[in-house]
Formats: sequence, structure tokens, C-alpha cells
Amino acid sequence: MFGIGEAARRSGLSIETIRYYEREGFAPPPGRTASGRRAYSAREVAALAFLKRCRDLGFPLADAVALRDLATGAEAPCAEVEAIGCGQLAEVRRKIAELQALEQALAELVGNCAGGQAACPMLDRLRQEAGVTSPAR
Amino acid sequence: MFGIGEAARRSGLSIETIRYYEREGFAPPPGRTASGRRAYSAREVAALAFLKRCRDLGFPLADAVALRDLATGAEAPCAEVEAIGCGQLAEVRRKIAELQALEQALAELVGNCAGGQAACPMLDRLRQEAGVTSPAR
DNA sequence: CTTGATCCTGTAGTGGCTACAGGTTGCAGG
DNA sequence: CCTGCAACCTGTAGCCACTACAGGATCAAG
Repeated sequence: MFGIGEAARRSGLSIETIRYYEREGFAPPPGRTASGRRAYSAREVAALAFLKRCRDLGFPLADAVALRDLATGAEAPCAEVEAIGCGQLAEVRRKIAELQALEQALAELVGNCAGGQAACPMLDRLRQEAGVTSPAR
Repeated sequence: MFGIGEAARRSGLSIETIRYYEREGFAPPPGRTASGRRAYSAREVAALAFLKRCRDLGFPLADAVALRDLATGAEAPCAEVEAIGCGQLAEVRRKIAELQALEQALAELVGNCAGGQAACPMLDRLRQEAGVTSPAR
């Protein structure tokens, strides 16, 4: 059995995060010692580490929990797991594309700056592009 | 003068967001009609649209406000503007790199799934990788 | 005069934590 | 046995940037 500090070190989550997961029902409450301290089994620590790994992969907490439940259940319904994984992959790719478009726009904007001139082309562009549109109807 | 709905349509922000900006001090409070409704000048609407444009480029709201203040000020200190822009560009590139690493890891994970088998290679990998580490010290 | 669009304030919720404040417990050294 | 300090406890508030109501007032058109 491990105290919450040890569970944190071993899972990679912070103590606060572990308590938060428990409070919000993302992790089951562990047993307690006589004095009321949380006591985690190796299995429970592994489940916390699993959540951490999923979060690191960018899965929303709810998906991480779903994956954990699939992982700890008797059978491992690969199809469901694959669906969640593919969804996340698609989401990550969507975000990458979005950020790349942003990078383009920003690079162009910053590229106009040739170092501290008085008139600022970047601001001019920003002002322009924020051009107040006539009301779309 | 424009009502808040018109200001929202013209700036691209939602009505709620405009009120939020005002409440939090990111946008100055506009004048009011006799009955207490907000009345925006074209200039104020343009400032809101400028904030929207910056937010769309991923600038944190505080940076968007700083840029707006630089843009509406008498002089346009290009150096500062460039610094904020470059910082944001760097941040966007950092996020892209982070997401690409994630994409790699996820694609590999999902690639192991060959469609609904009983044993799930993806879960196995997740379980493995979440291997509970002995306490780092 | 009625209807429906628009507006008002104020509050609570989102996700996923993080950071206290203010207290208790456990253990090692003296 | 006492002291000190690390580790733990609960509970609350804050972060970012909104979004979504609830419950009411006002305006313009028919």
C-alpha cells in the first residue's frame, strides 16, 4: 500500500490531481488508514498511471476513463478502443492543421516587420484585416 | 451608433463575449442610451473587431489588448508589436511540434489495431507504457 | 395593444487542473 | 517524552476565455 505522495511519484500525477480525480469520480476512492489517510494498492496506482498516460496522449479525461474501464474490464473490446483512439488521432490532426494555418498567417504578419521602424506594417495589417464588415444578412 | 447586437455582427464577437470583455476590463464601457442600452461608435466596434482578429490568430486576450492599445495609440512602436507577434509565432510552433509528437505516438498506437479482434494490442501498449515506475529519487 | 426581437443584470458552468489556508498525523532525532 | 518537520487532510478559490441560462425590461412593427 502506498500513501498519496508515493502514488503521485509512481503514477506521474500530482497529489492535487489525484485528489481531484477522486473528488470528481474519475478515480474510485481508495481505502483509508485508521487515521484517515488514503492507501493505494499497486493496482490502483497502475490505474492512475494509465490515466496519466492517456492524458499525455491528449485524450479528454472522460475518454481516458473509458479506456481505463475497457482496459481493466474482463474483455477488451478492441473495436471500441480503436474508435476512441482514431477519434483522438483525428482530433489531433485537426488541431495541427488549424495551428499550421495560424502559423502561416502569423509568419506573414511578422515577416512584414523589418525591425523597429516607426510605421508598423504588422499593425497596419491587423487593423486592415479586422476591417469591420457590413452586417452579414 | 450601434446596439450590442449590431456590434456583435460587425465585430464577429458574440454579444456575451462583448459584455464579458467589458466586465473584465478588456474593452472600455461604451456609452448608454437613455434606457440603459449600450451604444457603440464605429471606432469602438472596430476595436472589438481588432480584438477578435487577434484572438483568431491565437493571441492570449491580454496580448490582444496590448496590441489594440499599441494600434490605437499615437505612435506605433513596431519593435514591441514585433516582439509580441514573434512570441506568439514561437508559441504556435511549439504547440505544433507537441501535437506532431502526439500524432506519431497515437498513429502507432492505433496502427496496432487491425479491426475488432478479441485481444487488443492498443490497450496492451497503453497498459505497458503506463508501467508504474519505481520511485524516482 | 400585442407580439416578438432585442436588450439588461447576475450567476453558474465548462475542462482540467493548481494553489492556497488552516488544520492533523507520523516519524526521527535529541 | 518532546520537538520539529514532512506528509497528509478538507475545503475553497483561481486560472483562461468564454458560454449558457434565468428572469426581467424595452423597443419597433403591425
